Amino acid sequence: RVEEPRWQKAWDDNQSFVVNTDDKRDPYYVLEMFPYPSGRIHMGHVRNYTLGDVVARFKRARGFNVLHPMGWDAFGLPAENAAMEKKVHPATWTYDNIATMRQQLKSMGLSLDWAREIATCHPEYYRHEQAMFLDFLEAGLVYRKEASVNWDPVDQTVLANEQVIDGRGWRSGALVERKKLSQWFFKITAYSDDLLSALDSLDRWPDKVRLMQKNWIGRSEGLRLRFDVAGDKKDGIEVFTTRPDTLFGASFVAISPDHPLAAKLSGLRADIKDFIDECHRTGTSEAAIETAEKMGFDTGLRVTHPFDETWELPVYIANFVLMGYGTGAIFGCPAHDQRDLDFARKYDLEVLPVVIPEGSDPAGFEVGAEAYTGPGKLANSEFLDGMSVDQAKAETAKRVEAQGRGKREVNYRLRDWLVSRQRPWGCPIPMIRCEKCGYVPAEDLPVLLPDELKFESAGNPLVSHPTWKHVDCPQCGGAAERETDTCDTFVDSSWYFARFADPNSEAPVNKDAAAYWLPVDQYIGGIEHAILHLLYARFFTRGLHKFGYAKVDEPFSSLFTQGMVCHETYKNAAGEWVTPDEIEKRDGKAYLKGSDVAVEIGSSEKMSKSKKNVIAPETIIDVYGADTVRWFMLSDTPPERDIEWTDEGAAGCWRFVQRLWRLVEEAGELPAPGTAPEGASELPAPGTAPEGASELRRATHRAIAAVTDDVEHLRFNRAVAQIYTLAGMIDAKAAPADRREALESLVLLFAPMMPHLAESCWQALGHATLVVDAPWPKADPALVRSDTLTIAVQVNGKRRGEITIPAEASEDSVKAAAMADDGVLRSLEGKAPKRIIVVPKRIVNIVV
RNA sequence: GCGGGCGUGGCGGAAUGGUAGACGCAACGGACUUAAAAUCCGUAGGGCCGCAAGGCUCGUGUGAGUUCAAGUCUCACCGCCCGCACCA
Repeated sequence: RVEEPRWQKAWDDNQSFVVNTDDKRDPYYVLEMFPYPSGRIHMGHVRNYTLGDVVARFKRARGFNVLHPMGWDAFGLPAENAAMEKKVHPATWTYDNIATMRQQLKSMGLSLDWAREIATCHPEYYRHEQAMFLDFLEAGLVYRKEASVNWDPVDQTVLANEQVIDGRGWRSGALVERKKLSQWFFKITAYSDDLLSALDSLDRWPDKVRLMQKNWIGRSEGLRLRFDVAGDKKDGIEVFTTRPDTLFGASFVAISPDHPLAAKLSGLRADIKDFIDECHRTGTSEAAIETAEKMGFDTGLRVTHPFDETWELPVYIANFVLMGYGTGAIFGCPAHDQRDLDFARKYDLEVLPVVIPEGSDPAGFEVGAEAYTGPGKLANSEFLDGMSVDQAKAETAKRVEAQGRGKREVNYRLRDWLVSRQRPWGCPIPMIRCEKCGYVPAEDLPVLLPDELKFESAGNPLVSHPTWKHVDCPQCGGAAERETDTCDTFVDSSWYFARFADPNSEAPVNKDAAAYWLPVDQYIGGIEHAILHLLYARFFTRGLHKFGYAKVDEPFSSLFTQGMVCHETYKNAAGEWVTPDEIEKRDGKAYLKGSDVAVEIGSSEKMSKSKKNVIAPETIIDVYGADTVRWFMLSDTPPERDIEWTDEGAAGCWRFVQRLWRLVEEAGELPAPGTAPEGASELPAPGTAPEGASELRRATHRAIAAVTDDVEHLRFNRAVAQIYTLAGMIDAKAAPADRREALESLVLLFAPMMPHLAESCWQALGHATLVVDAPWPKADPALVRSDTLTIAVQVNGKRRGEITIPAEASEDSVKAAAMADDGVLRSLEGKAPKRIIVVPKRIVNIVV
């Protein structure tokens, strides 16, 4: 039987995973995204940390000095909720959770250097974050600006987007309002171009993540231009457009409800104020704004067309125009933009096509329900007529610039990073507000969170705390107040990978240790972080570089994004979710345990409390052991795809663990460890003639080659299949020396995946050392090659036969063999081939 | 709404443009057993022909296209999933 705690202790005693910078081996840094200490680990963690652990153990076996640390992303909203419910300090709840989860992670047998453990809520971590905030401030990368928040008028608190449910506060049920607050921002847009262009260098990131980041940064070239207010040439509305070519198709101008002009108008007219209030009833999230029904309000204001003073366009306030992008105002060309077209149809505005697709008649071309966004020739556009879209863009821009009415501009969708959070359980922003001096950096770092946080009254406890915020101004010494906003938790996770290089450093980041370890060689985590966390970490690393802490700009040289862990869902007759524990299955149907009450089996979905389809890892580890759970996470499903947890699959993995153990236990009489296998002159014997080598030896070396390649590329499901195949080939009839080689190789190959079982097997095979210290096996190329090949022969692309040929057969001999095959002759029916295509070592296709 | 992804047997999946279904799960048949479990051996995409060996044919969400050859490339469509800046 596999004794997991025993081996975990052996690794501990051996200090197997403790690493230092003074090591002759090459460094390799494996990191999985650190967990939020929510209470217990979930299957998503198990998958993430299993994947990372395989990489770490594999690289270690291949001779690298592997850094594999663990920590806790410990600030955040759930601790505040727990504090409110359970009347405890968020810190108490958080540290309790960390203790539980640390034990759970240890039970998985992860090859972690626990000496480097960090928690972002610990003052020893966040004091450095505060110091870096001041670094960013000094570098001019921090500033204050007004921004909208979701405001709960009953609870008197700011709500996170996820706390807004159907436009109402989750706790109070009150209709949420949008409210403006002055808040702290990081100037990430200073790096827009750099963050975008450096994506090209991240060639070991998934293409989809790079594409998502590219679209998120959203570089677009366009024109900023001013529309004059009719009858008032001094006043104008600036719009940004990427389609200046369509200017003659304009039929309205629309401004955001948050536009300064909208604010001015709302002060003058009650109906406009009502409309803007209406717009503000949707949440602040982009999804909420964009999916809301398009609404517009004609302000009565008119602007004149830049190229025709007699042409007046109405000015609308429209709920789909975002203040955060461009100038917060657009001109609408309904014929060539779908959203403008929907708007024009709703408010009965003109739709004039100005770009005519090639081959269409300008007079007869009409836009119906769909806007035309393709290429074509300009029409109905005076001096632009007949031009291509690109020519017309350039010409319009030239004339607008000549008029002094605007200029060409590159715009980014990326907005500056709002880091202020009106919450007590976060890293305090180290600023002090003085009536006389304005905002002044705190000098007494760390700015500690108070030991007491009371959640009884509405609003932020840091604001209502009796003493915490009252301090003297560091500059003038007068009475002043601390900033009560804390940092977005994304700030905490934007530099933790650098802290791991030396978690006890007096500086935020030990630059020597960072130079040795950074960048992270392999970063692994959920696809849900593909944009924000990774982008913020990339930005922060540029800061670390600028302030002299790091020598790199990019934090993660290779990125892997894993899929989610899913499970079937169950619902009772009343349509309520039912947990997997409450049901049993008979003949593929589900019933409430011990009854005939049928339960509906629903689709497989991401494990979540709300759908009650969560399987607790600790119970599975109790029943089957950590190795079984790890094996399940690696088997079958490619790691980047969603995996479905099934009881049958888990039981199957457990049986395989047993089978491997039996295979070793019942191996019978084997030569002593280190004896050369038969057919090999010595151990190893690379490249020597494999004459007489057994099928088992060949299979062993093929498996070593394949698993090595698969693990190197994180194709764990394929590596698992290779291990099954090799295990299936080991039988008692093989020569004892070959069997020893096969068994030892097998154990070494699955050791990164099932480390406890591997140690037990290694010991049973007569080794006194730990498998964790054994080097990775080497495949003998001579044994991986095969001398003969069986390839298919097609006639007109259909498989009609197969031939067995020497691996190095000449093209002519392959052709001859193909033409002699019975099945081929039958289907040729005597016809002469027109062409014979021979793809060496692959296939022959005879075309008749 | 915008952005990204996925779709192959009963199920998870494999397949540098080159024998579709490796490997596993479930299933079925056999061995072992008083019996069951466990274990071991074997079978298996659908249809048709054949006693059999084997052969024919259809088949990777749908429809078109490129190619000697398409699960793989191109276009259009359908379905499902994820992200959207205050969840982490």
